[in-house]
Amino acid sequence: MSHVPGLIQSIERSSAVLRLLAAGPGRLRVKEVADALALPKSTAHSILRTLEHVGFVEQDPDTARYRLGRGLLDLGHGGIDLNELRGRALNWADALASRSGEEVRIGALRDDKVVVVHHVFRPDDSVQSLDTGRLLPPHATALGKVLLAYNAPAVEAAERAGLEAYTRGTLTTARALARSLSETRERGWALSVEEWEAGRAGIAAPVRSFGGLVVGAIGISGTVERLCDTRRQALTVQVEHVLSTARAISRDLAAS
Amino acid sequence: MSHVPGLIQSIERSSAVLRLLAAGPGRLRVKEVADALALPKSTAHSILRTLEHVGFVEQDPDTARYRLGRGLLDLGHGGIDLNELRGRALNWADALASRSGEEVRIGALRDDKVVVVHHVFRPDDSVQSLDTGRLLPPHATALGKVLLAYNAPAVEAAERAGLEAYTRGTLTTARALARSLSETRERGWALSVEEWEAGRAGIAAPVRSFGGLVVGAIGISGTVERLCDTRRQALTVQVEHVLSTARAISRDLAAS
DNA sequence: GGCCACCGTGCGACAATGTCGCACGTGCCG
DNA sequence: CGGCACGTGCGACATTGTCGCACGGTGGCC
Repeated sequence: MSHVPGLIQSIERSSAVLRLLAAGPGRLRVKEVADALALPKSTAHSILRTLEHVGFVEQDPDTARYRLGRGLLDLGHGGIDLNELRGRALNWADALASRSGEEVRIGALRDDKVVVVHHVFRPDDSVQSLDTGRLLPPHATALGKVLLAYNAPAVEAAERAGLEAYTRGTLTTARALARSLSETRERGWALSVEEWEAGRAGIAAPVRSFGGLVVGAIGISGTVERLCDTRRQALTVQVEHVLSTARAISRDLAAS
Repeated sequence: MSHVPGLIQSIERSSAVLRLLAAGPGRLRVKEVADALALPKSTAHSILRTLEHVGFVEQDPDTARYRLGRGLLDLGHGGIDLNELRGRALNWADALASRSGEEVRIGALRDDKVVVVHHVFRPDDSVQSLDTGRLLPPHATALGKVLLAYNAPAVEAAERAGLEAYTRGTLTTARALARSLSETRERGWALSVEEWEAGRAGIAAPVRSFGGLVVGAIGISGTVERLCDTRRQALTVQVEHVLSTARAISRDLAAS
C-alpha cells in the first residue's frame, strides 16, 4: 500500500506488528500477522524474526506463535542486562590481557558511575586487587570516557555531580571533558593518561550491541611507559588490541 | 557496522534508538542519538521521524529533543484511539453516503464486539435510528467480518461466545465463517446478505493505519435489491465506492 | 549585542537493503 | 495414512533506506 515517502517503511510495519500483538491477548501465527497487515508471509516472518532478535517479541517454542517480549518492558525500566555483557566478554578479556600484557576491565554505566563488570589481572603481575563490582569515576578513566562519549545524559549528570580532580591531569571543566569526548567519538577509542592515578594510563573502546547501541566498554590499563610513547600518545599496537577485542565482543553480542 | 544478514537493519537500529532513549531520563538531541549509534545525522533523523510518526517517540516542541512517546505505553494497554479514527473518517463518510445513496457506518473492535464509531443516515430516508455507540455482532455483519478477517484472536473469541443465528443466512459454524473471512481477505472487502437482518445487506472494507494495520472498517448497508444484483452478488459500483473511501481514509490516517 | 558555530531539517543519488516469490520439510487434522 | 497448511530459508530483483551535502535558524560565547 502507498506509504509516505521520507518515512522508513520497515519501521512502520514493525510498529504495526507490535500494535497487532498488543491488541489481543492471544499469540499470533506468522500467517495471521501477514494477513492482518496484507504482507507476504516472508516479509512478515522477516520482521518477526528481527523483532524477536531485539527482544520485542518472543516465540513460543511449542506452538511457534509470537507474543510481545520482555524487551518492551525493559524500555520502561531502562537498562541492559549486565550479566549477558559479562558472560559474552569473558573469553575475549583473557585473550586481550595476554596479548596486551596488561590488566583488562570491562565496564558499564550504572547511576552515572562506571561499574566494573569484569576484571582480568595483568599476566605477569602478582599483587593486584580485584576490581569487579567497584565503581569508577566516569570523567577520569578511559572506560568512563568511552561510556560518556555515547551517552549524553550521563555527561550532564557527571557534571552536576562535580568533576572531582584526582590528579593534576584530571579533566575538571565541562569544556575540556566535552572536547575529549568528541575526540573519543571521532577516533572510536578513549585515552586517559594520569587523569585518575599518577603514573598510570588507560585505553578503552566501546562494546556495541545490535543497532550500534553502546552497552559497555572494555579497556586496558597500566603504567604510562608501557601504554604510551614518549609524547604520551597511545601505542598503536595496544590500541589495535583493544579495538579488535571490542569489535569481536560486539559481533558476538549482535549475533546472540 | 557489520550486521547479521537475514535481519532488518533499520528495525535493529530503531530498537537501539528506543533503548537509548529509555536508558536515561534526559531527552536526547538528534546529534546525540547519531553519535551514540555511530550513524550519520540524516539517518538518525530519519529513524527518529518515523518513530515519532508511529508514536513511539515524541519531540519536545521547544527544545526539539526527543523522548519516548505514549505509543509505547499503549502497547501495554493495547488499543487504538477511536476518537482519531472517528475524526479522520467524518468527512469521507458523508461523501460516501451521498455517492452510494446508502447509510454509512464506521466500526472498530472492542471486547470482541463491533462498536459503531460513526453513523451517517441514508440521504433520502427519514426514519432511522442513530447507531453510534451501538454494539453489533462481528460474525453477522459486513463491518464485523472485515474486522475479524484481520484479527485472529477476535475470531476465536467470537466462536467461543457462540455464533448466534439472527436469520437463516447467518454463518453459525466456524468452518463457514473461516471460509467467508478468507474470501474477505483475498478480495479486500466483505459482503453480508441477510445474515443479520432479513432483506438487508452490507458491504464493508478495512481502514488501515500506517504499516497496514487494520484499525477499523467502513461500510454501507441497505436493502438487498439496492446493493446486490439478481444473483445476490454485490454491485461493483457500490463496492468501488466503499473501497475508494476506505483507501482515502487510510491514506489520511497514514499521513497524520 | 553581534558574531560564529552548531544543530535540526530537507533533498537527491547511489547502492545496499528489504521485499517478494518460490520451495522445502514438518506437524496437524481429517 | 494421506493431504493440506504452516513455519522457515534462499535467492534475485527492484524498491528503499542510507548517506553526503546544503540551507535556515538558534543558542552560546566573547
